[in-house]
Amino acid sequence: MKWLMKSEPDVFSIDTLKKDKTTWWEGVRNYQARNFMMNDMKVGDEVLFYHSNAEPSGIAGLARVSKAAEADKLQFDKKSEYYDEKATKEKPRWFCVQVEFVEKFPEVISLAELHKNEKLAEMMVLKKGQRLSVQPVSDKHFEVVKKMGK
DNA sequence: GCCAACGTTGGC
DNA sequence: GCCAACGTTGGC
Repeated sequence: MKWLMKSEPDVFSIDTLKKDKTTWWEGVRNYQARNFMMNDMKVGDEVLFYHSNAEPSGIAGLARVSKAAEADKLQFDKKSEYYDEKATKEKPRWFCVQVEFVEKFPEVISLAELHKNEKLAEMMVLKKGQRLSVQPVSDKHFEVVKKMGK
């Protein structure tokens, strides 16, 4: 499958991923997003890297799933804002995949640009009120976005 | 900074 | 199990 993953570039941007090569997608505390990572994301799946709360917000590049889901370490870290007192090592509550850098687009494809493309009218991230930070993307939408990023 | 959308919590 | 209150996301 193909995916879109949101990150605030002030916190973690495509440039950070490029520099670090890979990252564990820690800190997701939404069950739907967790379930996608835990159940559906496979090594090799391609990912649109989305910048949220940004100037401009939009799709910044491509990544790929490099390791299947494991327990999110931050849920055990009392000093982390993502600490979860109800999680135990035996029964972790939160899982995340590892993603690797693939490509940074020459320019971020802004939300405005995406909205202009009729082929993307049904794309999840463009729907009003859609806040899910990990979401599936159809093959068709993925290819359209990839072409726009060239 | 505003606020709509929507997820989570907790009292009942 | 319902649902009001509250918190968060994220575009603008």
